[in-house]
Amino acid sequence: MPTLSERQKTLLMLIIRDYIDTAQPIGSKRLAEHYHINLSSATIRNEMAALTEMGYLRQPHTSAGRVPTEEGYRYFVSEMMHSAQLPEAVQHTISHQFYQSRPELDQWMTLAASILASQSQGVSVVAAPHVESTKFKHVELISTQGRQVLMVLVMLGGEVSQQILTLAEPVAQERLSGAATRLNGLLAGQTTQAISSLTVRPDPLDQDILLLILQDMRRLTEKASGEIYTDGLTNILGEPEFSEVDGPRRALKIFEEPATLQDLLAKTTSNSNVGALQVLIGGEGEYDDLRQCSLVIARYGVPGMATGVLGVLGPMRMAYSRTIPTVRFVAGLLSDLVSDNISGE
Amino acid sequence: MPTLSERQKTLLMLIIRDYIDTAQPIGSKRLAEHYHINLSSATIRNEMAALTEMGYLRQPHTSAGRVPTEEGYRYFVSEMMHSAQLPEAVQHTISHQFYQSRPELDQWMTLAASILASQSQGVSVVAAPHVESTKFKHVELISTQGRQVLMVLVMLGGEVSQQILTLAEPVAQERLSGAATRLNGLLAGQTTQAISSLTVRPDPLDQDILLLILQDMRRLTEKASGEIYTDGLTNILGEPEFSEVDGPRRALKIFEEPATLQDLLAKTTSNSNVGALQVLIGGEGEYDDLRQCSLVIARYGVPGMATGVLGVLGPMRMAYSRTIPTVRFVAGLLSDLVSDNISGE
DNA sequence: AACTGGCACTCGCACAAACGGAGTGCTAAA
DNA sequence: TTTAGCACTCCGTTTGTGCGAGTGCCAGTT
Repeated sequence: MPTLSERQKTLLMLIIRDYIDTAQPIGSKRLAEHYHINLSSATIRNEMAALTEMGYLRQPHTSAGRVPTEEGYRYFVSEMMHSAQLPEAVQHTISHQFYQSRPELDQWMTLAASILASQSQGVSVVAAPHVESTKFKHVELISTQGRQVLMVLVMLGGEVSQQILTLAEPVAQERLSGAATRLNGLLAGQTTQAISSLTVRPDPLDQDILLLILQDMRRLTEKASGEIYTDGLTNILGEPEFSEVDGPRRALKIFEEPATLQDLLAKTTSNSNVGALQVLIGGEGEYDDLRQCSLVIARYGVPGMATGVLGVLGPMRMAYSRTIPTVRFVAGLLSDLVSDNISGE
Repeated sequence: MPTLSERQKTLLMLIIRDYIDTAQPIGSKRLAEHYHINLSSATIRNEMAALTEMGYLRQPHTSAGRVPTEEGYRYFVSEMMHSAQLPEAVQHTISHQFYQSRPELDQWMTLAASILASQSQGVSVVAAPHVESTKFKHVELISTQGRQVLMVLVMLGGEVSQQILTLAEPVAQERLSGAATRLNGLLAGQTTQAISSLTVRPDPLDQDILLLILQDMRRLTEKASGEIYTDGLTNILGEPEFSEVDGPRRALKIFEEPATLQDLLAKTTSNSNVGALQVLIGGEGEYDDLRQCSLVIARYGVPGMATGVLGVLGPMRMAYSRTIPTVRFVAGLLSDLVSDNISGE
């Protein structure tokens, strides 16, 4: 791609900013009048023609104003990426909300989703941190009825997994407690790998439970990502580009298929570092249902330990200058929270 | 309201059924031709005029066909309420899915929401059963880091509540375990009321924990309803009456405000019995955002023990003949599941 | 008395034609 | 290199027209 002159760059940025605001094709005259550039509309027209030639702009019809192409948005985003900053006041408000909430994961996730959605006016997605390596801390077995047993498994990081087991035959609570106590002693602090090579003797029940524990621990680490929290679904319904019926349906249906969504989140950020921020514009050719959308997405957490993904989906014409710093800031905040929680032990 | 002749009734039912199918105003001619009633269009016109006079039908414009009014829908629903039946095959499929799923509450809720949405082509809402009276079964205290302690509380019905406590000072795991053991012995099978009058001696910690347990148990029973599961949000976007931008937004935004939704569910079914089924048409004047919608809703569970609410939201022109029996059937199914789960002890 | 056929009338909707405006590209002059 | 001017394009809106579906009513039939 050819390089832009300073003037072209200014113009391009201006056009895109204006288009993001107004959702209307931008014409040369309007540009010359509205912003006090010392250029006539004719000159601007020439530059616009050049920018169109280079693929950054596009004309919906022969005689309409210009509209950014995906390429244009990419340029815009890469230019403003570093400069965009969230106002201090907003940062404080957000931090405050987090430190005031109850210190529980689902509270944080819900809050993060809510903040992202309201700040960006888009649809937010927050995937709970996915544990990459986990260590056993504690197991509890509680007989509920007949052959059913409630198993509560606590990991060192503080994750809790509960599951109802159905045993082959009823087992008394005392025997369950015994097994739990023995296993707790034996497994404390062990990784999945270490546990998988163990064999337990005294009671055959112990070995059964051990396998179930392993299975649960594997389930925790194998899932592509944690539970998904979402907010602001109705935000995009108001956007003018989604005034036709089908646009929003296609975009929103992604949120109804958790599998697809997790796949998307996993794929797009699997090779990116925590702290880095990705902007997917127009589905990047890969996701047809997102062709009209953009996705600002970041990985958060502690690499190698527990990381999650969060982001905002909106129309391609989204308020990047607001969304990008917000996503970055919230990701940082969640990283700190996750890190605090893990480092506790 | 005046009573309808047999012929008027037949006609009204036919018109509404047809309108539900086609979403088009129904004219006398079309009616006379399509269905083989032995009546001329003129006669039908007279009857239609009468039905319009009585408030069951409405003309969008002077010279368009007739469209049902809310009153019309109410009549329609009350007439077909008892007769509507879900095909046996569908019943079996649904039961099968439930008994094949993992026996856990959130699985059931998700499944119920999914089934309701797909069967009715509307938006489903399932509120997890709200425990009306609960008995203590087991508590577990696990120190996580510093002053933070994970408390896992298990109720007799099998509900589990976990919470992170922050104590005034760090407490060793042994002391926590001691407290847990003592409390388990003391509180087993007790109701909230019974527990609230107890005092515990040996370790002051015990009393602190006791209060936290109480608080948690109260929280469980005081919430208006359980967590809310939803599915099929995108279903109503396709409906022709929501082709304008604002309709679906207003309806869907209800789902973004859990508080409002819980309120709605609680209010509308608080005085209704389990097994009974309510149909709210056009928001019943109360809910402005639902003016274009209908809500088929039922309470399920075991009265006095644990009940929840589930329902389907759709356009006023919804497929009642499909939705009503489905809601009724799924409510019955969930009632059985809840009942099995509770009666276990 | 109830039903039907016929008729005049009313609108909404779809389609076409006309218009205005915003914007463009190009050229020639500063 | 920039600018002013001009001819042209094409969209969106408005206006006009005809069609069709539907209605209400009345007079005639069963």
